[in-house]
Amino acid sequence: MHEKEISLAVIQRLPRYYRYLGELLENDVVRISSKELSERMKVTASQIRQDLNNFGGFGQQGYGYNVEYLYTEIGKILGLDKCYNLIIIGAGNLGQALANYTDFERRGFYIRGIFDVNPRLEGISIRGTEIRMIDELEDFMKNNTVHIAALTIPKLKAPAIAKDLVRMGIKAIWNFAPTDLNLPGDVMVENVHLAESLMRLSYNLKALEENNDESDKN
Amino acid sequence: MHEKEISLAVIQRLPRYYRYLGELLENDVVRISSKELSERMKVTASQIRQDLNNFGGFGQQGYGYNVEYLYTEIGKILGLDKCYNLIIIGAGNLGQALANYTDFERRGFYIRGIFDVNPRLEGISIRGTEIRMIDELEDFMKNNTVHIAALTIPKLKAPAIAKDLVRMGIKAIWNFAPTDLNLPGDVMVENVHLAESLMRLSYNLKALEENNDESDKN
DNA sequence: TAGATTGTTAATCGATTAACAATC
DNA sequence: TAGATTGTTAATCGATTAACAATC
Repeated sequence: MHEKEISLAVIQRLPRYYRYLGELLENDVVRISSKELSERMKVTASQIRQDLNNFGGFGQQGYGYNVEYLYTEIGKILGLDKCYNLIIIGAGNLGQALANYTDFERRGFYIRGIFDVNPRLEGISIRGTEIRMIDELEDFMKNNTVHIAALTIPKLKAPAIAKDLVRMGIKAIWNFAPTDLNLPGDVMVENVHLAESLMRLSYNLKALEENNDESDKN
Repeated sequence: MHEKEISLAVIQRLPRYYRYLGELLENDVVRISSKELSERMKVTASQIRQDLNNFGGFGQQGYGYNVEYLYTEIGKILGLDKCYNLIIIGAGNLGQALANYTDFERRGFYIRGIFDVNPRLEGISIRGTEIRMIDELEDFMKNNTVHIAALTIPKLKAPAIAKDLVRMGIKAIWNFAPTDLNLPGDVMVENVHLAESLMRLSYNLKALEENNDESDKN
């Protein structure tokens, strides 16, 4: 019984609304209109109202939106009213950086385990969580509820580990490996492809330079 | 003298084409049709042909695309035929992880400097690049060509540093700070907002669970 | 030549923007 | 009540898909 399907574009934007509302809240702003928010966020007021109305009417005519209420509601939509147990597969630089990042906990994402194949890393503690060997993963998954697995491992190892994780029951993978994971439809994958992000930047930089060259000619 | 403007959606997809073609090349695949590529990438053949034809006709009727040629051409479009000098602002966990990541160099992105405010980090070397104090940044920028600055600093510090960097002439910022940078139009910003990425994952995980609950009822 | 597959135009679909009646 | 601003419908715009003539 699907209600009207929410488009990917809307979901992509939700966290940004959440961030802006969080900042308004920190600055003790009580209410905001779609028009004012649109000016801050550089999007159209129409888009804001359309996006929000996918999930319900959070505003009030003549008043606008109550910042705290809207912040809380978007938080609920994003699932941030719950807590999530995370494991990190791959205790290299990036895996360790994620493990050290305290901001995730503030949002309810708790790192419960870090795994690697490198025996030299065994037992090293990162913010109270010690690195385990990957062969302990299956036991760990049996004895703990794990909601999300972050994959910070080389691309060639990622597909096989992802498959294992799915077999062990994981339903959400935060994939930092520069490869696509072809997993069953009931497993959510969120990719963070840093190399691709950097390529987009170099594309834009190149486009910028070419524009400059052209206007130089004029 | 703008040619037809390339849409953002197309640019977003280009690095993924590049990645798939790179893998085909590694596997010694010589040619590929849009149809076969579309099956691997799970997009339509039509979209692939439309996307590529924004930049020119790289294929041949009856044959398809030569993998090596197309790979090279997309590389050029993305600006990967050039080398870029990068600096990292913020030598925390994430900054150090980026500095340690060797894959960027393979693509022509060279890390030339790492800066931080923390005097304890001064002089520590990461893969041959030693951490400098941020007050040396201006001199460094005068004496070196820097194409890209990666910002791995707290969100409250990011806007001011970004403004400084722009003043010093930077034209491309790879922003990992969880905030928007409002910079002049001739400065390219590519955002990597990890917290937002994680929220999208929790949204999807929640949506998945709700779907399951509903089908349980039936 | 016949078959295959592109490049490209036309049709469809979906997302964004505009407009405005409802209503606080 | 009058003014402001939402929620929502309608209009527009752009992106995706389909179709096919061109051509290797």
